[in-house]
Amino acid sequence: MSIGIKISLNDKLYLRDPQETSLGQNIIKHSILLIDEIGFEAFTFKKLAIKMNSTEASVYRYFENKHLLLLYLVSWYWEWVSYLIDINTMNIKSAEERLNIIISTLVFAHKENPAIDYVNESVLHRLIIAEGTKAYYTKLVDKENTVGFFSNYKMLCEKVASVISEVNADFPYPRALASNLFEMANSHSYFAIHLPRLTDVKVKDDNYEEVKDMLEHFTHSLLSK
Amino acid sequence: MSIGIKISLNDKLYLRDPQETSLGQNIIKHSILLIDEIGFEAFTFKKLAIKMNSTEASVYRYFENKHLLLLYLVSWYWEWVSYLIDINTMNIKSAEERLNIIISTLVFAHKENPAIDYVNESVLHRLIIAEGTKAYYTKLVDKENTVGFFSNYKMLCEKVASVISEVNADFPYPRALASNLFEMANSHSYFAIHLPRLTDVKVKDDNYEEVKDMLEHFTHSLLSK
DNA sequence: AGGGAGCGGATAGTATTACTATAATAAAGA
DNA sequence: TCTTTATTATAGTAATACTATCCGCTCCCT
Repeated sequence: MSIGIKISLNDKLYLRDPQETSLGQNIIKHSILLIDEIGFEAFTFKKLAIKMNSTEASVYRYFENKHLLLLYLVSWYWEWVSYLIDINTMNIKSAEERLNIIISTLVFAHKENPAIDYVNESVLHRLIIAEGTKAYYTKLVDKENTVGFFSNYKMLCEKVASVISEVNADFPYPRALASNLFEMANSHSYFAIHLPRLTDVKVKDDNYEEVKDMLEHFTHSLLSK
Repeated sequence: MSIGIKISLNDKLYLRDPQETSLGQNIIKHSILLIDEIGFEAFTFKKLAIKMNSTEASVYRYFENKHLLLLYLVSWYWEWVSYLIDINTMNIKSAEERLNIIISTLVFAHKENPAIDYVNESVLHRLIIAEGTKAYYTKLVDKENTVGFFSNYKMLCEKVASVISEVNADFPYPRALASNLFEMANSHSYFAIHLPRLTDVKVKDDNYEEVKDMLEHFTHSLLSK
């Protein structure tokens, strides 16, 4: 059962809104599982259709191609994180404390309570860590940016940047620090598992505590006056 | 004319060493230009062969597939940067100064003197900015890491981390800062041009000065005692 | 109750991609 | 010169990334 939150996304991301129908919800559900399982490069609409007992043509009625499906999932993810940040920081007066909560939310997103039944947020988080950047490293960025495909991410960045500026109004790079926190939360979670020599943090048994500690250290060090 | 530097790469990256033959050098040269032009997803060995007046089968004699070709280019790039850092920091005693030179080298790599005639380093730098991370965000990371495909990048990371530790031996995240400098140098150069709301720096007319300033600010702020 | 409209399923078809195989030719080395 | 090896030319296959058409099933409206 959904707890009633509504993730609103740019409606040009899809041909038919997948949140509205059970086939659409199934596409979301199984695409998350399948991309996580075999990786985005090997993922095809055909394989997805077979896995969910539907047809390729039916999937194409919802998404133009797999790149836009990925963009949809990425947008969904950041919108969800944005929602988590809102409820987790609600009524917290101290900007410092809110920033710490933001960092924890980024790193521990996969441990939050599921919000929507057809989305496995924990798997989605792992997928975003491994495939997320492919959504904007493409020859189509500029066109897609114009249409507003990255607005969720940019708005979240802005939201965090404003908290950063609240902590230290003189810090000259609030947006860059914000986007860097998102990137580092994901990349160092990935490095710790797959390329440990590129980082100093360790992740074992799904324990990302050290990633959080590092991001807090970086942030406080950068924002201390 | 080559100035005689030798870029040595893991020999499992290729089937036949492209540096040894003129066909191989042509593959490197034109693949850089073509990937930069149409993007890695649209890039195929067929298109490359047509562009360089050869055949698909000939390209396949040098590289197993386009993913390994990308890995080759990425390794080449980081090895080249590593070489640039070595000569640029040679005989500089102050670790602080060496770290600044490293940052400048990362950001301004495309402005360095060409080292090898069949590699357009300036285009390669742009390619790495836009496509570089795709080399390690793949389902094959663990296997490829075992074979040593990322050792160039990891060694460079270690080299920079040791300078960081020299500047401040108490800083607990030297490797993470090092890899983050590489990532930020590239990602914020990309953001400044394509997704400016994700950063605070501006890049115009090929002037990346502000990226450098930001990285220096971050680094000094993090390493000050 | 009848008639659309629209959804999803089934099937077919096309151009391109990602290769592998093989024979013929050109170049390079002994 | 003979032999090896590299490169080209050509062909072929399975999978990918789609597009198109038709058909049956639910609704929803009247």
